[in-house]
Amino acid sequence: MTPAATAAGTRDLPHPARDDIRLEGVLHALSDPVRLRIVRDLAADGDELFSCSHFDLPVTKSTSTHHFRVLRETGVIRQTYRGTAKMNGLRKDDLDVLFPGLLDALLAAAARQAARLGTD
Amino acid sequence: MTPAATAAGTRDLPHPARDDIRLEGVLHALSDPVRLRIVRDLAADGDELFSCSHFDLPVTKSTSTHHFRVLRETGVIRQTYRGTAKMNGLRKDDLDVLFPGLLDALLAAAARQAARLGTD
DNA sequence: CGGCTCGTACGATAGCCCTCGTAGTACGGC
DNA sequence: GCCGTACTACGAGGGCTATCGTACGAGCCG
Repeated sequence: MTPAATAAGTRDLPHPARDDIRLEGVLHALSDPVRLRIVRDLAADGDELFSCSHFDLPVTKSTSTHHFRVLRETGVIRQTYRGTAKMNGLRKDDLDVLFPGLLDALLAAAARQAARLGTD
Repeated sequence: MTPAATAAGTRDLPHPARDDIRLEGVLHALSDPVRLRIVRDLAADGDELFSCSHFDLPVTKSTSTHHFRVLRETGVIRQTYRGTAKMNGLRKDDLDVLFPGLLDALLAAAARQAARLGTD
């Protein structure tokens, strides 16, 4: 018996409830370039889900895990297991209810800056 | 002669040029509750300028200075001396050019959360 | 079963950041 | 000239965080 992973196949990950999402936390999560990049990539493909390894990040796997966890714990993304892969999706529905228009404005701002700096 | 403060009366403060303002920096600046509160208060009164001591912040004056400096160095506010007081104003014009709609969305999100949590 | 890939956990390191206290500078008024 | 007010500079403490390496657990595939 494994110590922690209770049942088999479906390990659940802790997500904050929608009402527990805080603006400060979201802004802090998005103030890191790596995490902002992840969110932009997620938003670019609509409601698609992507595994962690799908992203080409300039950090090691350990650090990736850390960033994905920060995004999940602040309520920006939702993570679910699918086999050995972990699928990531934006919590756009919840964020739009809490802060209407904010996510779109942030993504637009990020896109604009990327275009301006040629760092796309 | 004082070592640093060149001329008399008008000490200039270093502000980033508009094109040097970074979205990550702005988000980081606004991810602190004290600084978010400052920005909200500044935005509430339109184009008014306020001295640092005008704000009733839950921190000491040293920490206030620190927060105002962070806001200035990230390009969120503009600071100018007026006598012994330092007047603070939002750089709404520059931010609106760089990131149209972002500031309003952020302020709306902050107001919405404050109303929801009763922390106004 | 044996290995392979995906992701995690843990520890360590280094850097940043929020907070404060104290000491000091700049300006205005008496 | 002198004092009070407004803000700053400096240094220190404590905590968080970004990064990595290594070692490990979970599921798939041959």
